[in-house]
Amino acid sequence: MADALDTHRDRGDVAPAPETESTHERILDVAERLFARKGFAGTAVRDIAREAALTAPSLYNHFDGKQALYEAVLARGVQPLVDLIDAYGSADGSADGSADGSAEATAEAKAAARDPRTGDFLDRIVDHLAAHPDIAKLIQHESLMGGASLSRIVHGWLRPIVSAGLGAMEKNRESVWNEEERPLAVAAWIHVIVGHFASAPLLEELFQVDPLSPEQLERQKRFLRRFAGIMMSSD
Amino acid sequence: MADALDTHRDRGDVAPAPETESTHERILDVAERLFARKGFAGTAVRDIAREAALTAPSLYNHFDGKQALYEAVLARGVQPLVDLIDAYGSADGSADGSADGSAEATAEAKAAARDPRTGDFLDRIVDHLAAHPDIAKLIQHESLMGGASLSRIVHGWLRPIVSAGLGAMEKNRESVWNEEERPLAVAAWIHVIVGHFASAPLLEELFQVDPLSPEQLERQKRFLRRFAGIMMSSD
Amino acid sequence: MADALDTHRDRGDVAPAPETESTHERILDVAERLFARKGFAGTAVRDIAREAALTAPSLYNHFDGKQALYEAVLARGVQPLVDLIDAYGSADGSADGSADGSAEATAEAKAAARDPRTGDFLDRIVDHLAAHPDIAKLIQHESLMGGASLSRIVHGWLRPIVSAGLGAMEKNRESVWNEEERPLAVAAWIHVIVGHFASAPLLEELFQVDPLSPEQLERQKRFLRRFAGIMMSSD
Amino acid sequence: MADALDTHRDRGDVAPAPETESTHERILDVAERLFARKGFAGTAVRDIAREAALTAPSLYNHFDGKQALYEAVLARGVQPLVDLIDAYGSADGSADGSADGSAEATAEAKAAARDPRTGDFLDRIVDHLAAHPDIAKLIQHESLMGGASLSRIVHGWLRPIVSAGLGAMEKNRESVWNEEERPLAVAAWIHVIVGHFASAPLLEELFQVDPLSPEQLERQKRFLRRFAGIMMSSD
DNA sequence: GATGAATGAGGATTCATTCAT
DNA sequence: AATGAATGAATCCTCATTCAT
Repeated sequence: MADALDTHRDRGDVAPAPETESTHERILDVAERLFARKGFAGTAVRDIAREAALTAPSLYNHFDGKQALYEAVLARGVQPLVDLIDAYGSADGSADGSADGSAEATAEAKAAARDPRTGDFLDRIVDHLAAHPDIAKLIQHESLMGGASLSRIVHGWLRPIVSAGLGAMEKNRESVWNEEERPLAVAAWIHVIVGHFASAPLLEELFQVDPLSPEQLERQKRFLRRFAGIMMSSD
Repeated sequence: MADALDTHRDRGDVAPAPETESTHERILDVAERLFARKGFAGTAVRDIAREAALTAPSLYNHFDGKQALYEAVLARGVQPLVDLIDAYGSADGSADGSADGSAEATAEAKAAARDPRTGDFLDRIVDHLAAHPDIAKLIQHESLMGGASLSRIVHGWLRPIVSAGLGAMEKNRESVWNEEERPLAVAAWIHVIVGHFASAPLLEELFQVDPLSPEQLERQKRFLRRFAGIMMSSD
Repeated sequence: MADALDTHRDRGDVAPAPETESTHERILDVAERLFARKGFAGTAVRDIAREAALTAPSLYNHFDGKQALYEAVLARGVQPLVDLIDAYGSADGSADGSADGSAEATAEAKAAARDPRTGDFLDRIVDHLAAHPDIAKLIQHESLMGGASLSRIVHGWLRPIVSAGLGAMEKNRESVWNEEERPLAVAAWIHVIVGHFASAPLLEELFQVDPLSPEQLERQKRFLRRFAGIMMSSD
Repeated sequence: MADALDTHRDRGDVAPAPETESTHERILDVAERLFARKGFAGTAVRDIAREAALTAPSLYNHFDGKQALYEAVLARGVQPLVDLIDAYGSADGSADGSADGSAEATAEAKAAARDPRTGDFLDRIVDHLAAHPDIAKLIQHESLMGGASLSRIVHGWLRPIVSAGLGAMEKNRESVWNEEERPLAVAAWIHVIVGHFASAPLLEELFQVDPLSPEQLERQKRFLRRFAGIMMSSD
């Protein structure tokens, strides 16, 4: 996934400094927004360029094409999530691509489940998605279509989280969920977390409230904490 | 929504009879699959035509264009869900478009919540989505982008269900969810139901199991019944 | 090579009937002319389309792209030459792709060399190139760049002729050319035949006479007959 | 032609000294190779720049554009040939652009024909083309397309040679070629000399031998000497 | 109902070139 | 002398749609 990041060169990354934002970063911002809204096929390179205040050919000085730009957007959005995983799972290889069966929790995952930091961990993920709601949409787009990028997302980010979640459930002998239900419970959990951001237009239409407004985000965070409790608690 | 339905003619709808399937229906089937996979913009009319064994111009003998075809696909997929609502909510106007506030449950909804048929009701919705997993994807696409079709889906189908769900929660004074959490709980519920089908590629990559296989669908139905219980029960 | 021919469908081929010329054929004619003049890279699809009296997209209803069109042009131009070979080499396999060494003449080639029809044979080749001077240019373009098409030209058309030529020389024990010179003599012969048509602009500039005018073509045919005599005769 | 030469600066020309090769010369070398292979239109300035280890804009510090670079390449390649002419035809104006009819040999040309140095003269031309096989290809490209550069090549270099050749034939009353054949014989001669280098890819495909290898070049030189003898000798 | 041919609009991308640094 | 960024023009090609047959 790291390779997908540096489509052209390193990004400063440390101090975004919005007003001095580099063209490179500006393109990524615009592309993230448009790809999230209209999907890959529905987004015209020229539109990205226009909103980034340059012409389409100029964009090719920064990215090697539409696909490369898309992947750079995805990488930039997902990388922090991967980093979160790495930060918590330091010194263990739980994030590797080894095909651990769905119901099998690795030792590291079990450890993570017992880890009191798990709460913070989830909070940060939600915070990141809240701060970058468009990447939830990007993930949804990928989830709908399947593809190489989805594979990277799953292996780099979701699988470790899932392992942790499954581990936490398995350790808890009085969990509400039996063995066959646990993966579905984890999946449900993912749907709820991602769905709030990805399906924002639907929720807005449904409840006539902007789900991404600060108040609603606060509510959702409170809700998710309780929801997590219910999902993982014993009966 | 009715107008979106009869793009050209009545649908047989009752007995698909695959071998005698009309060209009209065949086009809808192919279009549903492709629109679900690649979205509206990512699907070429010519591809739909080819997979339906005709040429693109011929397709225009059956539908008035790409947009009309898309809406016909959406209508055909969503209509049975609307019908389900109508069947349960007969003789009352709970399915109309009146903007009842999100936290306000109509009297009818309360009644529906108490209705022991509610369990069957949910089962049938899940059954329909299971039988037509592509329409879950279509709904997700709409949810991501917003738009007129989404509006119709929300008002014609989701809102009545949501009203019923909210009503059920409200009636239950010991519900786990307080007033501000209830809409979010309902939303979570939607995410879980739709997500299982819409994000099938992600789940398959994650758990290495086809979420749409008969066994997995059965599991999911069992899971959803328990999940519904938890979500709506008292603490 | 045959596969390169039917880029889309069979060509009537028998009666060109210039005034009733099909669009397909008209495109090929224009493309042949432009590709010959400016090469593949220097020719714009839009220019071909314009001169064929349609728009560029329409051209794609007849050919699968610029490359396919180019190959169709080449195939149409070279095929008659291959057919000539086949007609003379009927019932023998001298035209196959077997890698006979440069100095080795097959039995068939020797026979062909003795064949009094060889003179006619050459005449017809010259006649064809005279009638379609552009394909000589196309062959030159290919000769300059190398590539898959060149390979087909060489194996389908040139090699059999070369084998025949080498055979004729080898049979003639008093040939002016010794064994090491023979391939070069054959090559020279090719250069002279093709060059007259391919380098027409140069010759015109040089001699202030149009090499493709009827009189000049007649002269060239007389010259080539004498040239062939000299090249293949004994000292 | 002189104007085309000094596109920017003098050329060292005498001792290429590959390791100390100037950027200017390095660009010319790369451009010569690429233009020869893919023609003017098929060669991208950026590709030339890349292979010369700089960026496209930097190239503009050395040449005034693609066209100017092309002409500089052509000039550098053809100039030595012109110089050869000048050296042999010193003090006469046979190289001027006056349109002497094709069959008319100037007095100077006659003189040149009798000149015993003519053999050396041809040898040097072949040597130059052998040393710079790419310029034969460039000449071929020009011959195919016609154009201003071709005109310069013809008038500056070919015409004098041709005049000499025609003169030699005319003087020789027993020449194999009658008056109408002589220009064609000269043309044939040009095709043979240039063709060996320009059509190298074709010859390689045909004979499975690299025509530019030292041994093959030696053979070709021996062959050309005999060929010249035959072409210009009496019967 | 079906289709081949045609097309305007638009899509991604390449290219030669300029310019500030 | 070199380059990163920018761009207008042009490239090949796709797409949804129309229409005569």
